Order: sequence, then C-alpha cells, then structure tokens
Amino acid sequence: MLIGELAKMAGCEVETIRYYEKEKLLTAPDRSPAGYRHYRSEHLGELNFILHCRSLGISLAEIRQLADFRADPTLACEEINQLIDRHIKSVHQQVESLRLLEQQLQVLRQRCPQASDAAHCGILQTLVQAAEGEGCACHDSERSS
Amino acid sequence: MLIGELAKMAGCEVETIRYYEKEKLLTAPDRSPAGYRHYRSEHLGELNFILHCRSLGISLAEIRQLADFRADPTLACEEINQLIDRHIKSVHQQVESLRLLEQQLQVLRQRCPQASDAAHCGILQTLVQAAEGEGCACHDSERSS
DNA sequence: CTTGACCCTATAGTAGCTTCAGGGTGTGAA
DNA sequence: TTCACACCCTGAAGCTACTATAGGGTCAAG
Repeated sequence: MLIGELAKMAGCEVETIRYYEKEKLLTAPDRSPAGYRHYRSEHLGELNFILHCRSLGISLAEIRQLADFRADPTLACEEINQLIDRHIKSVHQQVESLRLLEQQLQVLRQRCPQASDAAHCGILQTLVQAAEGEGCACHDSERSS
Repeated sequence: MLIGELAKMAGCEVETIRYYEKEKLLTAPDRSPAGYRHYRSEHLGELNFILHCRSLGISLAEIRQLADFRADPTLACEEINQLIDRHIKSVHQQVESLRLLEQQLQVLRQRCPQASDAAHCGILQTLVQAAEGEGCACHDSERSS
C-alpha cells in the first residue's frame, strides 16, 4: 500500500503521515527501490490509533506515552488514568472559559444591533471604552460572578 | 514612560509589546538617544485595545481590521458586526465540540475505574479497538446524535 | 567604579501540521 | 517513443501568538 492509499483509508493527508513518521510516532515502512514507502495493515492500525487519540485532543507527546504503554503492557495503567483525568480537567476548563467568552461576545454584539458607520458603531465604542479603562460591558459578567 | 512601566500598567509582558510593535499593531514610539522606547498615554490606550480584543479571542489579523475602522470612522460598521458574528459562531462551535469531547473522555475514563497493568487497562484497550475499526465507546455518542 | 535593574536587537523555539520548491517514478495514450 | 499526468520523494519555510535565549548597552545609586 502506497502512502496515498493509506492516507485515503485513514482519512488524513499524506503530509500528516510523513510528519508522524518524522516525529517517530509511526514506525518507518519498507521502501521500494525507487524510495516509495510501502505500508502494511499494522501501519493502518498504528495510524488510526494516533488519529483517534488526536480526535480526542490528546497531544503527540501524550500519544507517544500511550504508544509506549501499548508496546509494554506490563506497565501500570495508573498513569494512563492520570493522563486521561488531566485531559478531562483541561477540556472542562476550556469549555467553561469559552462559554464565558461566548456570553461576552453576545453582549458586545448587542451593542450594535443596526449597521451605520464606524463612528457610531456600538461595538467599536465599547472596545475603545474598555481600552480607556472605563469598564466594559462585555467583561462585566466576570466581575459579577 | 518606558516599556517596563507600560507593560506593568497594561498587565502584559515587555516582549509582547515589542512583538505588537514589530507586527505593526502598535505605533512605534519615540526613542531616547540611547534607543529606549518612550511611550505616552495614547500608547496605553492602543495597547489596552489590543489586549482587550485578545481577551475576547480575536486574532491579531482581525484586530488589525478593527484598528483600521477605529482610525477611519467613516467606514461602514457592517463589517465589524460581521466580524463579531463570525467570531461568535466559531466560539460556539468550539464550545459544542469540546463539550462532546468531554463526554467522550468521561466514557473512556469509565472503562478503567481501577488501576491494574496496561495489559488489562480498559482505556488502552478501547483506544486500540478504535484503531482497529471496531467502533469505539468514546465516539458512540457521535453516531447516536 | 561597580552592582543591579533595566533596556536593546536578532534569532530560535513552541504545536501540529501545511505549503512550497525542485525534482524523480510509473503508467497509459498518441 | 515520447508525452502527459498522477503520484512519489526530500528539505526547508510558513502559520499563530507569543516566549525564551544570547549577547550586549544604559543608567542611577552606593
């Protein structure tokens, strides 16, 4: 299987595969005399493992750790639990701060319900006022919470 | 006002200010004979504007646009509205996908309630199974939704 | 005249790819 | 056979928004 076919099967870009190989996340395949990479089904498994972890927002460094656990199953899985717990925590924090951000943007957006010119744009005025330290509508919810 | 004082007043790093100047987001201040930057209150306003926008997750490219609107207030503010609307939309999408991700991680975590060794680690097994295309517990909610 | 806090520039590093330049390979058709 | 075209290769640079590092200059106090 050539790199293009593997990419198609896994649903990623060819460059991504070469990148993972360079980063030693994917074992290097055999090469044809012309230097073409030839993959086998194990490679598809490895690649899917990486892509699946990435879709869960796990970093390449963490995936490298998981791959080590996978390679040596006598290791304690307590670390895997911790890794996932840390990850859940950070995702949860991201969700919370983005929800706050969304609220702030909604408030900001309501400042300018109709289009006119920038001189009268409520959004721009709000941003400029905030810069002048007059307290901003969009971040008020931070103080009150 | 020297760069260190400005940084303290605005609550950011000195390097960040120099970076914004290099990126032409901040107008270059006058220099002392020794080459030290000397700032005035306008600069604090400009910097606060940038930092406030950044705290709302607005990119530097978008801040550059907003600064143009600020500089030429005869421009239509419709574009500002659109910029904020686009931003709200993308933040909302991020929130949704992170919430889904959190759920998936919780499901994954429940696969391994107790620590043993990696050979019996439910999390690792789940990830490996997913890689083998057997359908994964953590992404099941995607299909059912 | 030395110490220490501050300032300067230019360059490289971060994460996770993506894009680009410049070239080789393999297959089918004219 | 020669051409086009789709695919493959490498190495380096680009992206975002900073942060860090190296190697140096300035200035006021003691």
